[in-house]
Amino acid sequence: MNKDTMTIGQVANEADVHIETIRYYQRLGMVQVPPRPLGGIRRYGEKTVARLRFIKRAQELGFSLDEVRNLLNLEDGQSCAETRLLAEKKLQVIETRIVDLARMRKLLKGLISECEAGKRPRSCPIIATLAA
Amino acid sequence: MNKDTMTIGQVANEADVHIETIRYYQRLGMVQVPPRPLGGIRRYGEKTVARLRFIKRAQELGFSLDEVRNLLNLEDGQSCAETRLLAEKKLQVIETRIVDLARMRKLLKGLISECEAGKRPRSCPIIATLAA
DNA sequence: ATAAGGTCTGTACCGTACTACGGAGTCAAG
DNA sequence: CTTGACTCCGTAGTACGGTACAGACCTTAT
Repeated sequence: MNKDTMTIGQVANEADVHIETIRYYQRLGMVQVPPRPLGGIRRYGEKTVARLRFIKRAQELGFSLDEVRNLLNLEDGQSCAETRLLAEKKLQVIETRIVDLARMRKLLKGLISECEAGKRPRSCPIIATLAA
Repeated sequence: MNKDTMTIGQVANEADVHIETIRYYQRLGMVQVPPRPLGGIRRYGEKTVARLRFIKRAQELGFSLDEVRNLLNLEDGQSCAETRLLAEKKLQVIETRIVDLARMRKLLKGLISECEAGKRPRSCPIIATLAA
């Protein structure tokens, strides 16, 4: 019972990605290319859809395609410890990024409120600060 | 009294950017190209250094080069209101990004702690979640 | 049987922000 | 006056994550 019945277009629809993106991932070796039945059309199963969703979710978590490729390798093997390490490292990166963004936010907020406070300011405080 | 005495290399050093980056900004029209004294070498002043630092700071605040180019135009003109609008829009983007990252962080943290809790888990919860 | 629409393959292109390199010219020190 | 370092200029390449397209082939419905 081979359940591989979907065309690449149907897979794309199910996983909500462009066909070209699937082919791109295939080129990268992240999605396997099923054999082509002699002069026919390749068929795909739910596994491919699942894999694409996996990739998308991981990307949303902030993993680059390269990192996702690592995760997929780990999935195919089963090294939970390694996976956790990857996740922990990514968590660090995300936390740093949040701190940086918070700093930016503070700066921008300060500049904006200064701008609002100033009565007909000679020079824009935002520009002035950047230029300083 | 022309104070333009620095070579491009010295400017690059002062502003802590690569020479090639300066040339790149010049190609983009973000940094002006001083006239070349007949068969000589272009000289730059502090203004160029300041402009490069401006660009760097704005980038650190999350502005793209394109947006920075806008900011520079505003600086050259003096529309404080427009500048503030740009800053406010950027603030919005940054806040959204922070919320997204916080969501990611929560997810990752949950997955990692699940992983730590599980005693010899059959399947890695991180992988399982992504695959689900 | 034929027309419409999907698939296959390969290659080219997009935007962003640089980085590298080759060959010629220029400048400063010894 | 030669050597070495720096500059100029143009073009090409990098990484990332795709997107677009051409021309041939295949499938399905009518």
